[in-house]
Amino acid sequence: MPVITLPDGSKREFDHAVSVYDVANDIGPGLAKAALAGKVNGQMVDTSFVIENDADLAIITERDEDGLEVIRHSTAHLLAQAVQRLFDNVQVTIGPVIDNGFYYDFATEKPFSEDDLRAIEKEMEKITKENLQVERTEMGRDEAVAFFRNMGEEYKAEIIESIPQNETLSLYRQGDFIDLCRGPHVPSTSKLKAFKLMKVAGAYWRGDSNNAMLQRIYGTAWTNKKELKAYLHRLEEAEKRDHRKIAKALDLFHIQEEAPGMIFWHDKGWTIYKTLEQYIRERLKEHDYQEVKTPQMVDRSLWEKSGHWDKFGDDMFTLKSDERDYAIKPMNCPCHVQIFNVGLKSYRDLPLRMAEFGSCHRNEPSGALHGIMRLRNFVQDDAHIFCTEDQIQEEVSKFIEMLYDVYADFGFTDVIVKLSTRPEKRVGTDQEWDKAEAALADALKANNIQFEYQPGEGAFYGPKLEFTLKDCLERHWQCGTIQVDFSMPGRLDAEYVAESGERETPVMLHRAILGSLERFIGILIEEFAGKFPAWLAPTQAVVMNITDKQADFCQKVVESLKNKGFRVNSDLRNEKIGFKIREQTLARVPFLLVVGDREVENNHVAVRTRDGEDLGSMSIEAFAELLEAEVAKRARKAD
RNA sequence: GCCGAUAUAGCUCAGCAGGUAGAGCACUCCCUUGGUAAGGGAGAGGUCAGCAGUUCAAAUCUGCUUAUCGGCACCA
Repeated sequence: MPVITLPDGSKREFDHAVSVYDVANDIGPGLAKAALAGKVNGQMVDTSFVIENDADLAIITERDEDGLEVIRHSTAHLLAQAVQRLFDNVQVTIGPVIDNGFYYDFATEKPFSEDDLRAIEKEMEKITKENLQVERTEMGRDEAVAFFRNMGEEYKAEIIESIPQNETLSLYRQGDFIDLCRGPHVPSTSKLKAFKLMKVAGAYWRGDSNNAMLQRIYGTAWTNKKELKAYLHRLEEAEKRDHRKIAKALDLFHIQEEAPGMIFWHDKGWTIYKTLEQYIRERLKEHDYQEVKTPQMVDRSLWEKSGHWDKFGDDMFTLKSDERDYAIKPMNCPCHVQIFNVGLKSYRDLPLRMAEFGSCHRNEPSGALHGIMRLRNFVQDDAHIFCTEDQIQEEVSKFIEMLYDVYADFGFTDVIVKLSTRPEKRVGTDQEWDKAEAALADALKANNIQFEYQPGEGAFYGPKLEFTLKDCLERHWQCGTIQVDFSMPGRLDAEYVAESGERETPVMLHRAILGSLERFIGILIEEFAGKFPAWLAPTQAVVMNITDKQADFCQKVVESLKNKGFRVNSDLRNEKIGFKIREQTLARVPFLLVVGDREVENNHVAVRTRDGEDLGSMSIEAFAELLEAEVAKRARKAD
């Protein structure tokens, strides 16, 4: 007879097999009503699941993270049911849970419209009111294939066919709708109380662009209306931080039709860019990198030798001139090898670290372009480290330290790290791959960094680490990277004289910290919502007069701060001080210096921050010190 | 590249059962010299993304092209 152990350690004994619902009801009818699912010995199950033997049990309600997941999954089914009720000739495919919600892919001739979405939503509401019981049944694989094929659900049948034959499949039925699903699901459609369909999009069947394109409906689901509303509000707020909107508002850069995927940097944006570049340059010096500059376009033959012509030919911008074929460089590595190859290198020269702010052009697919995050022309803070195999781990470790130190200066602490390992098609021996993958993993472990593996996702020439940051809508963007390359040095004839006197081929590490300066600035804009720290702010302070009388003094203040190396402007317009404060605050200038008769008399400025904090009246020297200290902090978060 | 949506003044947007364009902000000029998030008045500004087509008539309807946005695929 089962003894049920609850999460608080208390035990309940039953003299017969009991369902999760029964146990919940035994604890209290309120809990039974709230129960969405159960967790039996760590396994998620339906409330109807029958426990026959002693077990640990947690009743899952909407208060549990797992409960929310069940709600989202069930809402995906609800969506599919509503679609099948409203539309003919639509096949269901898959509908998984994602961050904040779910999606469901449908095969249909006619795409869904915005109006369809609202109608589907209405039907979903209706189904929840019908309070349909959600029932689980089981079926053998072949039976299930026949079942769905008979219903005209070819995609479902295809999914089931790819499942091993001996497995028993679970199906969930709610009223007129039935779907293949692992579960668990909420016991009844009435448990789904707060959801919204967000958008429609195309998506390839099984994520393969050779397959048919399906119609994907994205939705969000929460435990109650208040949570839903809060989420929608968060989304709205996040959208205000969109780097494209802020860049326009702050006059940082623009893109226009004649140069898709390329940036026209305006003075203010370029100021940020230059500050970033200068900062990285200083860090490179500290870490013993050389800085070089290589040609923007190079003869076809070099790209053929490096292998890029073959692999990425279509994605390179090429041109013909004087009967020669050139490619505008899509990357800097082959050029760096050319520099390495000038003069004879010794093992004593290794590791040799060669950096370049390399402007690259890649003819990215039109659909891939995204604001300043994904461009056709971008500048990498690129570097290549030529070293021996034995030096890989130490170099990787040093790089990781450097990268985290740089990211900390920008206030980034939430970095997603992935290690991509050997793909099927690759160069190099298994021993080399073993060693390189281990070197990357060990370097991460030595630095105490959490990471996940991406098996088979490495480049053909070697494994790589990716350091990913998130934008305002939590989209992931790879920024930093370090990649081991067994291939290119050999292809391009790089060699050095080893201790033995023999010529050997060095290993090459490709690495970038920011990734592309453009993308990194995009991330920064969204991270700070345009309120750049004084270090990066295009204008660090603006001096404004109250009446014309103080104009000369303001000019003097600006002059003196500029001489100290600060980026300072004046606002001497014939406007009220309140108006100027408002405008400069909206322009996100960190410090607003107000000058009236009182300040002129004392040789002071009245300092106010863009957040409305009054720092009081102070001498120009005192303000300069304050600003200096603020700049020195960069964007580091207080420890 | 694929699916869908969008493109009107410098910006944000309205106008769209076809009848030669409108608001707010910004801009220019005038008044105002005002102490910490919008002082008042006047004026100027658009071949409605481009190219075709339908029509007596197209910002509005249709097609194509380009770009952008949301996804998918891609990302050396």
